[in-house]
Amino acid sequence: MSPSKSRTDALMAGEELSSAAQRERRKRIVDATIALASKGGFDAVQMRAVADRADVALGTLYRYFPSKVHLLVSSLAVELERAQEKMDRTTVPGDSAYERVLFVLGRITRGLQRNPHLTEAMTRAFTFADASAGAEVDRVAWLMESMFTRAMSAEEPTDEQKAIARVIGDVWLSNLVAWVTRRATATDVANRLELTVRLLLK
Amino acid sequence: MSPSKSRTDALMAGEELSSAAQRERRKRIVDATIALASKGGFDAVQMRAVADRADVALGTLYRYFPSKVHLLVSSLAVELERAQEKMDRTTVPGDSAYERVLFVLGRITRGLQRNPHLTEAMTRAFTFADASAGAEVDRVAWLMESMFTRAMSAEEPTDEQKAIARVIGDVWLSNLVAWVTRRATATDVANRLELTVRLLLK
DNA sequence: GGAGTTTATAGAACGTGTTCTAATTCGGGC
DNA sequence: GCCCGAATTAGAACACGTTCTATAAACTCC
Repeated sequence: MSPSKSRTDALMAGEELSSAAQRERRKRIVDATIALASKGGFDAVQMRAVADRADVALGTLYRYFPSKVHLLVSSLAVELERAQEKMDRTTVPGDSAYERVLFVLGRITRGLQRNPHLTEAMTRAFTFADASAGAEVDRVAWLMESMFTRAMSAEEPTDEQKAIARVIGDVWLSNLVAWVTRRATATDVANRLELTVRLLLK
Repeated sequence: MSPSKSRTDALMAGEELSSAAQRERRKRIVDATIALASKGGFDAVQMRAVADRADVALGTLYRYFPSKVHLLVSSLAVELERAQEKMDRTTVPGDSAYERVLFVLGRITRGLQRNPHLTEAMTRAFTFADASAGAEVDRVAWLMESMFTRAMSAEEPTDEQKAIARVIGDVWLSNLVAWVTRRATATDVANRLELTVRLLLK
């Protein structure tokens, strides 16, 4: 292996990018990924196309993200962070955990459904990820979980709340995938999520 | 497209295979798939390797299963059917839905965990499936759902029971994937399933 | 500001899923 | 038995993810 392995890992994590130029490159890559995914979904995110659009060489793309799955899951994390920030700037209505979670869920779901191709690309990458992308997948899973625990209560979540959040996350993702693959309509998804949250929180 | 399209679809569905030779071929293909998957997981299920081992030409393989994902999801359906049959031949212990579902869940989960590579191959194919494999995916989803509704009660399941079964299925799959990608241990999986079923059925 | 190291580039090369082609074999109706 | 369309075969060909190579540019430390 190359002696710069640990350095590369830092690049992948998106933290401590040595130079501004590198942060810049990384951003261009993620932007290109999101643009291509928005236009044509998973299949349209072709590594050569991403590299072209981000104006980096193919080899450079691979230095920043060791595979297509890493790239897409990292981009998903970026998107979820954005959504979370936006959510943080609003006050979530509802006076029970049930109502608040449902509000958050509905909002994010509708947000994703506004961009079906992007959603398709990201969810497929996420669920297809193998062990090598474990860190990135864990990060996204954590973002999802904390999104729901925050909606449940302002306090530090209990273990039970975390478990509930995880279950909701699982169901959410699975329904998103069903919608993306046209096995469920948006209405189906909304109904099933409502039912699930009711079973768990009411 | 070829004029034999509808005939091919019938082949894919695995029903009404015109000749015994064709049923035989199809079985060889599925067997080869399962053998290769058991040995080396998703990556080891290479279409040329499957064709070789099943003693059919590559083109024939594609005539029976239009993609690697179709092939693996169909094989998963075959495996689940076997598991279901086996389950039908035992009486499920437990005098509450909670206990019986947990029993079934534990048993299938342990069964799958005994063959990690096969499980990896099938779950990854299942979650990666795109719209074109919708029928196969629905079939597997239905098998999973009915596996759990049967454990819940001997009667025709209510809508609520079906919904619960679906949630359990979602959580089950997601945990299986986490286990397969080494983001969760077998114990984690067992605990989370227990907790989920408790939240839903107790 | 130069030597040495790391990073980036262009592009070839490789592996595997998928498609295509041409030739052969099979199965059912005459 | 013979003909015809469908099924099968062997293998080439193609697409895209990934890896590799050679060269150039950028950074680091003196």
